[in-house]
Amino acid sequence: MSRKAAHDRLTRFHEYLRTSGLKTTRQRDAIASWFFEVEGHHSADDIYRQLRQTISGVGVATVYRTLRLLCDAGLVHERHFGDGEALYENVAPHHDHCICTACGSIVEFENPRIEQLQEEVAERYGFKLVTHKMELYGLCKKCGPKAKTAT
Amino acid sequence: MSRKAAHDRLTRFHEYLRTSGLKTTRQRDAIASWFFEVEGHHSADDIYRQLRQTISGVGVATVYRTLRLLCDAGLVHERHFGDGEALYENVAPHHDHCICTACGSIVEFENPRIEQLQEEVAERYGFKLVTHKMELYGLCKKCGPKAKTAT
DNA sequence: CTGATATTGAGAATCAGTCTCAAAATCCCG
DNA sequence: CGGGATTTTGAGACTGATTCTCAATATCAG
Repeated sequence: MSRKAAHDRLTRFHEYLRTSGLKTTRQRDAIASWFFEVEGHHSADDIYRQLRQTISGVGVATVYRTLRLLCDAGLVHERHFGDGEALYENVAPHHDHCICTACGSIVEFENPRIEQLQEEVAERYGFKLVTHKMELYGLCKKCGPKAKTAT
Repeated sequence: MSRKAAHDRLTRFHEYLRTSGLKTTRQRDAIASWFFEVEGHHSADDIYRQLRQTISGVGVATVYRTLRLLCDAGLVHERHFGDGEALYENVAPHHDHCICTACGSIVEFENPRIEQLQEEVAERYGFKLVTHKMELYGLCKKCGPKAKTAT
């Protein structure tokens, strides 16, 4: 993400905090700023470990609390792939994920035709569709060939 | 599921155990039988609490271990909706889920056209698609109308 | 600047799930 | 039908991720 976009997000975060009667703090800024600068998916622990070096003694609790705020502010998304820890990503135009079960690499994609069909399915069951999650699991370009050696 | 089908599954489970050099036990039978009789999605804890009354003192560990075996035997599927505990369901022809975010009700569906498009997407990124997960979140027929009163 | 209020970090607590291990059950073999 | 080697069991300890608690600290409106 560009510096400009990151800065805009930080401003939006500040606005969110202010309008919610919350305070801007050194820690919240550090976490938000760091997050807005990086790409991809990161766990709370990634952030915790990174920032422990930058700011002296950020607590895990604060990382989780801030991540929650960022989600509430609509700037970050929490994702649960598989059954492990949650991963967070900067909110971007809607997209789904293709996940390599061998190396864990993640490719984002979006497909309007699928979304259209999802709407139709939901309607068929009388559901008012709010959001969806679609994950394709398989072997990526690199891991597919290698997999031949297994079992 | 019909008694007949449940019985067939139990037989298949026994076969799986035997061919894997594992033993048939009172607990495994109870868990498997119970599971084959019910419909829908159940957590390990549901099963644990149910069976603690039936068999004297089943341990959680055994429930999890048996559930794992049932998955390995290809008779049960483990699902992770949202971020909570895992839910298990009897294996049935492939399908995806529509989940009501208000009441938690789950509707199963399947849509070959979407699956086809998923294949295309995976191919586009050089992924060898193995499996996928698609969940539509929204408000079901019952909860949609009620939701007007909120916020 | 100051006080009311929000926030922090450390560590305890929680929750789902796994591991350990001694006691108990299973079942292959004669 | 017995062993007896092998597997399984349950209780409880343990794990990893996340949340809670609370006294000390930081923020910011006035």
